[in-house]
Amino acid sequence: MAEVLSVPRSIAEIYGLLYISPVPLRFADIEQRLSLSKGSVSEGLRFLKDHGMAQAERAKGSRAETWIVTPSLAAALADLLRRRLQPALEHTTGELVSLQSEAAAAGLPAEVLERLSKLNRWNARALELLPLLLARPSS
Amino acid sequence: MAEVLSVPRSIAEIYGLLYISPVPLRFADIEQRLSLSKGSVSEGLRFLKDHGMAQAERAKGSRAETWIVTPSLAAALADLLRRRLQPALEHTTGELVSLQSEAAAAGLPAEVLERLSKLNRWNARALELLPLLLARPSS
DNA sequence: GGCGCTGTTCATTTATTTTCGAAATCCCTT
DNA sequence: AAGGGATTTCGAAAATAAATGAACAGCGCC
Repeated sequence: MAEVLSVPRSIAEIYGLLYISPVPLRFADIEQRLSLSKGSVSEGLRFLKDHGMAQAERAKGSRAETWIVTPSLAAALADLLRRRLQPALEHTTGELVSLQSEAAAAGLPAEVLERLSKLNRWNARALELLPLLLARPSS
Repeated sequence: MAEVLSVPRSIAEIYGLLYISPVPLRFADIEQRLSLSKGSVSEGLRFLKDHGMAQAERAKGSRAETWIVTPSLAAALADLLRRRLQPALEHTTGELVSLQSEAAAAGLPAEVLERLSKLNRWNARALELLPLLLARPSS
């Protein structure tokens, strides 16, 4: 799954380790068991937290945090996908509109214009569909 | 879209050029208009052909081929996704089964075993769903 | 307030991926 | 079947992405 979504290996490993572990893990545990640098662990955990795939608890009596994975993997993956797709689609919408008028002004062949407007419809449709597609929660 | 699916830029450019073009393009046209090397064009076209995103016609009277995009982008993207996801899922299935028995034999905590079997169910379900999800054709 | 333990940032190093280009191959035409 | 363009192959170079590690910052406790 990580591979399909192009998530770096180290982040996938951290997720896997947390997933497998029966108890919450501390920062140092992760660093040690995966032989990763502090930097990688820190960035990896930040990524997982930002995408709702892991969460930290602060143990009382110590500054150290402990980490567990978030219950719903499905929700987390949906979030990841949405964050990647949505900005791209939104950006494209603007580009396409201006491209279309430029193309029309430049007197490009009708076929080109038609294809641009087809692309535009696709884009609008995808943008509408995305929330519906990814909103459906599941365990 | 290319970005989300991690398709190299040059391949995306070739696809875009073919998509926009009102007429079929020759190998040399693509090379020239995108300032790509022969090698890149060759590999890019092979990729697009292999994934059903472009097709070549051989003009009579000359060895030169001309290229156009395949009508259905949706089908092509579905194919691309399926090819990436399916092998991964299938590979994982085997891994998970043996991991499960090893874990049981090693007397790992029940929680670990439970998570492994949960993963296994997910995996099987995804493998079932994939064809359905991607089979629905659309223009 | 200062000390020590935790975690973060970021410039550098390392690894991976992508592109190039020249040589080899293919196959149509003559 | 020889000639010659059209395409493919593949090792090397360039570009990009990821991991490291050392310097820095935050916080709780003495």
